[in-house]
Amino acid sequence: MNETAVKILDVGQELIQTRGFTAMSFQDIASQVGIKKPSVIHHFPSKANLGVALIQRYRDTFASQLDAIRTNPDKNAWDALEFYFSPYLQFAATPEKVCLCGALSGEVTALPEEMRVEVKHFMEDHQKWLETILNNGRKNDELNFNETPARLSRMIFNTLQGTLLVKRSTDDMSQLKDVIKVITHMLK
Amino acid sequence: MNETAVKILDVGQELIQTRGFTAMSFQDIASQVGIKKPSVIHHFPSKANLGVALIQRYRDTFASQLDAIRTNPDKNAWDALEFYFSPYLQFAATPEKVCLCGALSGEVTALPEEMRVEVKHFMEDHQKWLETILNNGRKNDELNFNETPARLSRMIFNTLQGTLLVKRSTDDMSQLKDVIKVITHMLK
DNA sequence: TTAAAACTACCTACCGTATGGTAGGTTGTC
DNA sequence: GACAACCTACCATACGGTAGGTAGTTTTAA
Repeated sequence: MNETAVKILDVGQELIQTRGFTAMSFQDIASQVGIKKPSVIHHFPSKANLGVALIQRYRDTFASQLDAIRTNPDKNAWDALEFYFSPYLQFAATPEKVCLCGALSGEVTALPEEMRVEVKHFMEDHQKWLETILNNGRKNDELNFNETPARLSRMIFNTLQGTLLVKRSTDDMSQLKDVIKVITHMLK
Repeated sequence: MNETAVKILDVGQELIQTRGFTAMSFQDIASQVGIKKPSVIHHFPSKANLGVALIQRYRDTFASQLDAIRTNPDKNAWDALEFYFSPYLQFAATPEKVCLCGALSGEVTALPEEMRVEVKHFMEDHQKWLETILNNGRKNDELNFNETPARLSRMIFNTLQGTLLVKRSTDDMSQLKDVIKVITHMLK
């Protein structure tokens, strides 16, 4: 992958996370990268193509990081959770930015089919990963909770995504920290 | 308010909740109402104007219903919560539909300023209303929880909004029921 | 070794379509 | 005669995407 292509993905991702896929245009990307619109299309021949490339890169990044933690025998459930929460905490510093797939989920009906399946996979990956953490954590007596891991993991994931969504229009950045605190309490 | 104007609001709301504000056009509304585009604009002279009217109507509907419950001495905290959760449960029957203000929050940066303040007020209203329920419920020994009502109410609201967001791309409608069950457990 | 061929990254110019919105007219009703 | 609701026709702008060309680099083969 070429340097310009990477820059296009970076700018495109930032634009989707702040403004949304529909509201983002090839022209916007071109301006910020410093090239002309057709040059962007030269690298990614359609908006759907660009969108899919973006989500796949996002998924891959997460997947490799999460797997590294999960397979590391020195890390326990709390390490894994702390790692998992850290990107969400970072969003507290950028009021208008949300998770890429949260942003896309909000406009999923306006998305090309190829992108929808990618978004869906991202969601499922995350919920499964969290479920595994909860399951193992309880087996090892590190975590303590009553609900089934399946339900609880879905709820935690939804809560984090929802908090990103809501903090955007309330300008209340403390919610992220608070919510993670409450979740942490629920697992003790 | 004229019959056609109401129809325009109805169709517009449905379109925002399923496709989003940016992706919705005057033309879409006109087609579904059965009139021509300029006639829609005759009733609502700009998209921002239509958007504001929509949110205000949505807020008013909720506010009056919620206040009716809150001020009714025959209703306790669990009645209020059940009532509060009911619209969310209805969303389980419409896979692509989310709360109007959740939808708008997802594209808040692409929204005209007048609409942003309305969305913000909606969020604040809901969080405050929930907070009051939690507060009174605990005072009357109906509800039982450890967190502060402010924090917990924000978390519950975010969780519900997040679940709407996520169910959209996962096609897993059972999440809404599950999440509400977990929340209910947290308050016992 | 070197020149033709192929490829890459980028450009200008353009096209069809859709958008929000305007101008101005028609019809029917208080 | 004023007004409301609706219409046709239009406008400027922005969009995703295409056509076709240029300059520079890389590959290939005599």
